[in-house]
Amino acid sequence: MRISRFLLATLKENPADAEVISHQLMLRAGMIRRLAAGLYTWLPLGLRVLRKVENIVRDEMNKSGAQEILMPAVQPAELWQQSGRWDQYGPELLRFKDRHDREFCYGPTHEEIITNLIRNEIRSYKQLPVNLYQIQTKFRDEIRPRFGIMRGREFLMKDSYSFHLEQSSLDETYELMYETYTKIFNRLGLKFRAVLADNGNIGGSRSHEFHVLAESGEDAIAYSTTGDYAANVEVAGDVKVGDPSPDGKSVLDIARGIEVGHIFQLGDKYAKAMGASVLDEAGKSTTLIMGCYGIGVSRLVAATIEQNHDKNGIIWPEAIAPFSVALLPMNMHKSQRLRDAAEDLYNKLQAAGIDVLFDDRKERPGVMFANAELMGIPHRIVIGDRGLDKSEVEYKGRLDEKSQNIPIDKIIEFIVG
RNA sequence: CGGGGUAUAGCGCAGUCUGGUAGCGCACUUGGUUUGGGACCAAGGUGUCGGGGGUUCGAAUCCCUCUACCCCGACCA
Repeated sequence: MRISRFLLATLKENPADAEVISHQLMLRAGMIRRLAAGLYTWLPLGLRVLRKVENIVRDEMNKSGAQEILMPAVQPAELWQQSGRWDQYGPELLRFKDRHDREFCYGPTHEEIITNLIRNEIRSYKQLPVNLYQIQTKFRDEIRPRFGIMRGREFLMKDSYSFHLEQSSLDETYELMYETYTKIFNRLGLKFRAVLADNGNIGGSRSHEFHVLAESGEDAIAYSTTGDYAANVEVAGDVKVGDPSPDGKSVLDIARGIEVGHIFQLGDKYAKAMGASVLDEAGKSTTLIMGCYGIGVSRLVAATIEQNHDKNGIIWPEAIAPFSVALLPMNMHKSQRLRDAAEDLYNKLQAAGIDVLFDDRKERPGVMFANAELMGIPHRIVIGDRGLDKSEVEYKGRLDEKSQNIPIDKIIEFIVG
């Protein structure tokens, strides 16, 4: 991509209403723009990151054997009345009527819809277990949206739902999802922790939350300093630093976290209320049991920035960087030789399948450096007349202290390798 | 929903107390000089001063009212 044709929307100054660093940097780097409270437009730079996160989530879900579907965002009230949540959910549920005066809501979650699907489609125990997921925009009319995309009202979520005949099968899928989530957050390069969690108003029995560790996190998590125990303080109760750990190992410490994933065992709550059952081996009708598993895809983008930034801007992990390489020519307008060499390298980088952002503007070097760093591009290639005399370009990783000179015909393998 | 605050150019702000018809920085446009860390000079465009109502000869400024947004608390991926 040439910057001259890219909707670059960087800001020098911090917008006044951005409180946390990820919100500030997402605005300054030109990733998002606010439309109304908790509602954001994803600009090209931001959407590139969001899509990469989404694809990692999708890839690992597929590898786990889950199947992708897409359910309607708009849901009829009747299903919510069947589960009992139409009256329980409260004003967080955005409700409205269509032209025929029928009641609907914009889905904040999809237990009712998936249970309705399964009760119509699944007849036999032989079709179980099944795990279906979608990646979709949700809406929750939060009391107080804040921190930009971190707690928006509209957000992108991966939600999956598994159905089983027996608890042992649910346990297996639950463990599989636990492992899948671990793989996903590892691929994203995040420091995170899985903790015992409260079930909230989704209901059910067993649940774990996955928290990205960050000072700005809205949750407090208590964990054993040497053991495996870790729990949301909501669950751990009235604990403080230094208390003995419930697992008997060492003592508790408390850290702050951003909840980016949550896995639940729901039991038969929805299947029972909505009549989802199959015939078992003995030909007897049996109510299904269910698990559900969520990941805040858009929130992950913000959480990643909370964990990866410096005074110059964002530091994207390679896996989700909007561009892998920033190609910065120094005063290209003054040298045809340099222009030719830069264009040639740009084409070769693209041909090698590298996401490259070519700064073809007539800008001063400092502006190019500052923009590339703000946007958090992992690799920087500076190409100038000085280096061309020796057939070299200058390379610097986003986290490197110093740059190094690399022969121009070796730079691609240097970056790929 | 309770408590606190803000609203003036795309962004950041001053001007409001003490009414006189809107300004600064960044960004943007044009020309020139620059060019290895967010350049400089010159010229230029930019506003329903959040909306409505009122007071006044005159309102960004005073009064009433509505709205939006932000921060602190309870909910959540």
